[in-house]
Amino acid sequence: MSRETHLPALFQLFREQGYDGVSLANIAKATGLGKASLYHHFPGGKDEMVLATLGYAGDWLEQNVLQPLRQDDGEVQELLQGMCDRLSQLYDEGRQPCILGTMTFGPVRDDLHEAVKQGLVEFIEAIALALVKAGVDEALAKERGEDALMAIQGSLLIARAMDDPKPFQRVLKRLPGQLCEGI
Amino acid sequence: MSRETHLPALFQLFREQGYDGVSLANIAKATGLGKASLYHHFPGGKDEMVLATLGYAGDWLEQNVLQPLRQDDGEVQELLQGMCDRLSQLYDEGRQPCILGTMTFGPVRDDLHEAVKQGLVEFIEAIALALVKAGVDEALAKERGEDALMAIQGSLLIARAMDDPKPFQRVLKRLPGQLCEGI
DNA sequence: TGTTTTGTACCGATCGTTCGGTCTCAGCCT
DNA sequence: AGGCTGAGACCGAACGATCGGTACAAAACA
Repeated sequence: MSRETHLPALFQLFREQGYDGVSLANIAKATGLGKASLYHHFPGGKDEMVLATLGYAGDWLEQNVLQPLRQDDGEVQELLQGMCDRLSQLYDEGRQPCILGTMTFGPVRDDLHEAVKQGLVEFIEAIALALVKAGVDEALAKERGEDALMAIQGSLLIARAMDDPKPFQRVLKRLPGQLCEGI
Repeated sequence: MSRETHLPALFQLFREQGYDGVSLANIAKATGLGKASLYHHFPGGKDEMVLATLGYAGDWLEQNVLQPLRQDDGEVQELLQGMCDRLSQLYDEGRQPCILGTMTFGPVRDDLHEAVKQGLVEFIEAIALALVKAGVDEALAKERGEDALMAIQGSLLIARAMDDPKPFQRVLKRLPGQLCEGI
């Protein structure tokens, strides 16, 4: 069992409960490993676990959401629709939180904060790039990328607080059209 | 010194660091009280402290944001602009988080969760009411109220993650017009 | 065999909480 | 006036539990 084996379990824990909310005892139970085994796979301790988890999530996002978005051979609106479909899958139609959002409210640790920030920036830039390719002005494209992430994170937060995934679904449905407004 | 005296300090702590992130030692230092004294003012312990803090924040919101929004004698757009001005003050132009957002990512405790949910619902309904009074269809008004809170919370989250309050300021600037679209 | 992986027992620190008690001060009796 | 009393605000010290982390040897695998 390599360390990658257990990253999905860590991902589920951290996205739901955040850095402070997850204890090593929780992780041990979720993975079925003892503490010593956890420290064998993650010598850096909890910090390394959460950083590896962010890396795992970032890889999934990059491969399943951002890479397809960078394709050259497609109508922008269709690319964005594909992105929304993948996001709906990632967040289980609004029933699961985003680990980047969860970690934003965690303790102030520079490396963690930087990892979250970078994940968001890459996401925003991938959207902006798609819009620029479709002829949108560069500054406006970046604004719309930010708008998209604000809408996603905001809707996930509301969905979680209200125990109702519909706000997220509504936001996701109108997102492609909203981003392409004015072509 | 009554317990209300210390609520602003608790508010600042909890909005920034959340339930798990704030320890009684932190609170003791911030208030200048000993731990035992905290239990004199809040016999229910940490739970009562955070609940009282949410009540304090809710009262501020009700008095300074929602009540003015319910005024009858004003153009809707102006009422919404006033709301945004107050919100800008509450969140220090995007440099301070919303305690409702922060608490959304805290541990799953039913009473806390319910208090956060209720705060959001009241906020949404106050906005929706203002729109209904201006002639907007009831269902659409509720959707736009939800949209407003998603935009606010999403922009605050992004602002915090990126160490940049501008996304929040941008969202707040366009919010009144956005809510009144199509009169 | 040697290496990787694991369970157990343990560490110091900190968690939220409680105990026992001090200090101050207004109200009341004499 | 002087002394007593009770309530409220406050605090130091300690509680048991849990935190993240470690030492080490048995077990599993090569």
